[in-house]
Amino acid sequence: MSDLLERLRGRGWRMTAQRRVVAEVLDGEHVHLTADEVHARAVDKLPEISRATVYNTLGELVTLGEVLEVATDKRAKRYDPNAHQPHHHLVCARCGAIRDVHPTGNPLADLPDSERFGFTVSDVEVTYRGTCPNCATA
Amino acid sequence: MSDLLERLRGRGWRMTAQRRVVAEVLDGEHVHLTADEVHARAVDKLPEISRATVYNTLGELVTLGEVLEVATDKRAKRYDPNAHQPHHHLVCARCGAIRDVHPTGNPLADLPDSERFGFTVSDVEVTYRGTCPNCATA
DNA sequence: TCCTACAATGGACAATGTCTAAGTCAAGCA
DNA sequence: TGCTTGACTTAGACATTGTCCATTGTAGGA
Repeated sequence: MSDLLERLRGRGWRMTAQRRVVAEVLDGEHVHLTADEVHARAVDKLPEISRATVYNTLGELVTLGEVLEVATDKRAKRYDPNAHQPHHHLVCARCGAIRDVHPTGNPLADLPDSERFGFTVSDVEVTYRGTCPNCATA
Repeated sequence: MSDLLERLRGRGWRMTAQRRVVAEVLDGEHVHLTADEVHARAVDKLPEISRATVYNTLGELVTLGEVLEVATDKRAKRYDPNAHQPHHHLVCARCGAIRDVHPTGNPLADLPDSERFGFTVSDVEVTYRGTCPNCATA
């Protein structure tokens, strides 16, 4: 499962236990974790890892484009390891659960020039909101 | 300009100086302010207004559907007074500027049932990211 | 005008994220 | 293998954003 680690090494990353652990946590389960959750899981594997390191490492992974930052309206940013396949998100307004989804269509094409105000538009992010099955029955 | 105030009164809002000021701030400039910016502007008009009151009032306005919360990836939530006309956002990745935009198409229709995972989907939020003209030249 | 429930206050607290100075160690090299 | 060095990590202070609560104030009806 060291695709990610290989790529990072290839980019000149110095490989440390801490970085390996953070990468493993993200790579392990394809969930959308908050920085704090990543830290908690990292501590399980490497008790002395510090919060700052987790934040630093996540920031670097985002910069390198290996991981996406997702801003739902919850307090904390979440990190999405699935950065290489374009996709969007479906968020439960009740419990905050997130799923990756793949809508048809191309929203970028739906923004006419007249609505671009001179911006160079490079990216779209679509967030569907609703209620997940669990919360619907509760 | 007191459309908003009228509507609120109609809903049984108790009209206080503080609430009026917050409503005025939002109604005044159609920008996307952070809670803190709202507070700063409110203090200009009513120096003794407290932070908690601004947060409470914003929260109520959101609940009433008079104002939208916008979560870009910036640190703080922003508040969008333009809640009655559906629209989406174009955000400058550099400086954080936000513009309202009106794409064609209906992204809700672009999410097939097979991608809904049993969720009841009620809302879509599309965020375009790019570089604004100002930041492009800088 | 007086009452009362609702609203505002301010300050403590919580959650998330950032910074810094000092110590540590991965990796290249002899 | 054993240095050397600069990148990495650490702990904890600090910053920012948001929430809570007990107390005080007040809008609006009787």
